[in-house]
Amino acid sequence: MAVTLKQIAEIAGVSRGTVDRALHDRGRVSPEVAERVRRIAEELGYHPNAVGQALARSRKQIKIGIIVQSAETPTMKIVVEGAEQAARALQKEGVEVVIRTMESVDAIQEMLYLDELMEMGIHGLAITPADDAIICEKLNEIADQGIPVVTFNADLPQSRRMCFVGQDNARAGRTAAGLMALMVAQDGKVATITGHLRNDGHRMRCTSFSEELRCIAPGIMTLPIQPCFDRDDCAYELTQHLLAEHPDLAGIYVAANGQHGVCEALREAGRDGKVRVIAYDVTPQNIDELRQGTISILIDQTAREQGSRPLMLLRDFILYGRRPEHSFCYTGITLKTRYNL
Amino acid sequence: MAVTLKQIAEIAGVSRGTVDRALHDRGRVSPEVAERVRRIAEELGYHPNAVGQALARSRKQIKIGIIVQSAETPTMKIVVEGAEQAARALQKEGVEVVIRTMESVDAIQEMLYLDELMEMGIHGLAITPADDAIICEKLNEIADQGIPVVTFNADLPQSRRMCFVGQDNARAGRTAAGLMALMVAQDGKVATITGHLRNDGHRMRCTSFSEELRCIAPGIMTLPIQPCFDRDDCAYELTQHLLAEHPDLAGIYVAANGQHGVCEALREAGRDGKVRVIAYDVTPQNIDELRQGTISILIDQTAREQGSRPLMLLRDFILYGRRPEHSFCYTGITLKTRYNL
DNA sequence: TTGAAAGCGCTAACAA
DNA sequence: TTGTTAGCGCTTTCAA
Repeated sequence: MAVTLKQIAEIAGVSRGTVDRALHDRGRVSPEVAERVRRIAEELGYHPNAVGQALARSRKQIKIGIIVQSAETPTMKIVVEGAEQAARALQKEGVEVVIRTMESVDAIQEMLYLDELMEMGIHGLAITPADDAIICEKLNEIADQGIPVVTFNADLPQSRRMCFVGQDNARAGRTAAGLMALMVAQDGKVATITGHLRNDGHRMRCTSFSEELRCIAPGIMTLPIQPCFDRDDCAYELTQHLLAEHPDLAGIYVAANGQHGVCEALREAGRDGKVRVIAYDVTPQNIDELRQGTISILIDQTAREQGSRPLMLLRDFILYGRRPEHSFCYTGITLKTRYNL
Repeated sequence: MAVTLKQIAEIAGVSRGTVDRALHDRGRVSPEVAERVRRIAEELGYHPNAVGQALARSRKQIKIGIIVQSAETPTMKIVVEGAEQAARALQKEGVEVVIRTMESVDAIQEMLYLDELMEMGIHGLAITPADDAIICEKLNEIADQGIPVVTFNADLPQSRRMCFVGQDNARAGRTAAGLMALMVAQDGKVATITGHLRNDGHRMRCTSFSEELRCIAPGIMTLPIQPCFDRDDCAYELTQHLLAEHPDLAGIYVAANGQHGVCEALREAGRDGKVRVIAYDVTPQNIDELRQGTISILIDQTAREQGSRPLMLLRDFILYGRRPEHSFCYTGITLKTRYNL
């Protein structure tokens, strides 16, 4: 049996309450007693029993708020699902989760939601922040009130958030480069289509991809990066032009959305399955493309985890006082073919 | 706040003990009362609070035994690590885990350990079973005493084990085929090196690989499957011969151990990085090969999970009465390149 | 067949 | 500064 508070209390000749206060620095304990208790706990190898802690703390009803942007996109839908799933699990632990979703990326709307949640008296906040100074300001204000803030999917690194949960885009880009190098000939041509040139995540994925590819396969010719603004119609046209100009195109790296336009153009040209396509995220439509063989490999950002993890981190902090080890909590980079979905 | 036993008891006008007995079919409750209680619980959407359950049950000290074969191999070492990690976590919940490892695959030794563990009074058993009738017999005997048995890494499907935790080798083989088809030209030559021809897992990985490859890339020429008995020296020679006979060899699928012999031969012939190599499991040495670029892609069977998951499943069953949904619990098929380790 | 009560390990309000 | 106590939700023993 593991060591308990009670045992320590008996050995130290004090009450359990005192031990609890001493070990958790809750004050109201004389330094000498605190020191003695801590020493005994150390010697006995005491670890608080998480189940007991959880049960005791379940008394106070805690509330966590979560705000999700662009919730209608396929990927963010999965993020929301992950959040809902976590919310159900947390409910059984007595933690209430309030979800607010918005269709667009709108700092004003987001501010309104932030105010609403704060008024509801949340004990923690998870958010996909708009890249805007007023949001950053607001998050700092919230953090300063002692309410932990976790950003996810998108980050605001200069804010006083507790941590960020999301993908390491640079690493994802390099991973894509490694795969592309494995799949196309050493003198092949590879095109890159991205979403927005000034989106931080998209840019990171593209530059890392290009740099790494140049480094490991200098013979491969990389065509200029082209943005499709996350639109399939635009990506479709871009791909048509690419195929016309470069009939020997060997691979396409789609760093953001637009992959379906790319696939459509490839099919029309009868080049699907020939041109290697690397795209992002396991969404229902992407799964179809994978099954058809038009997309070769998907890099997944484990969207579900991006929805659930922030809530769990907040719960751990609020309920158990556990602070995340790093301020960046990168979710895995998972590779999917049609065979290991 | 979620519905509690107490609330149901109040509404039903009975005690908490009675509600508990009624809802969990522990007997000693009149049918009418039981029925009424169940109805109320149903209406209120009652879900037992897992934290409360765990705390209450933590009173009885439970013990789980785990037996690991071939524990010295790189992969099984990771499995053992996973088990040890889980054991530490379980210890904090008051669950004791007894680990027994053996170097070889030895049914007699395994029997001895089984007897030892049974005498220690274990409440659950996890085991990598030797493929032997007496082990099967013994496991059935244990299962019939009401002690749940989980096989992992290797299975004994005809036994009355509760479930198996491990990789879906057929799927892994198909995944490898899909990747190989993406990496080598449509008229390339691919070789398969396996461990033992009569090892169930190895065979499954190979046949699925060949079948799938023939199906999706009929132009690819597959050379006959050759066993290396999991030995690097043997695999080294096989590879040398392969390279001599087929200077244009495009890919090698290594379905079991021996990959380092393969890599060595490739390096000597200056074909490393040219010939695509798919191998199994994220072990330290494999990571090196991946980094060097000699192995192209690793298929991981998430060995760590194979060590921890069985213990968690047993804990869930013993402590919470949760039975696994399926009798096969496949761990993921994870793809690793040097970039997403 | 049922109820009462103790107890799992911990927290926190209150009293001293 | 310290101790006492109630209670989180559930299981289980003992009496009735």
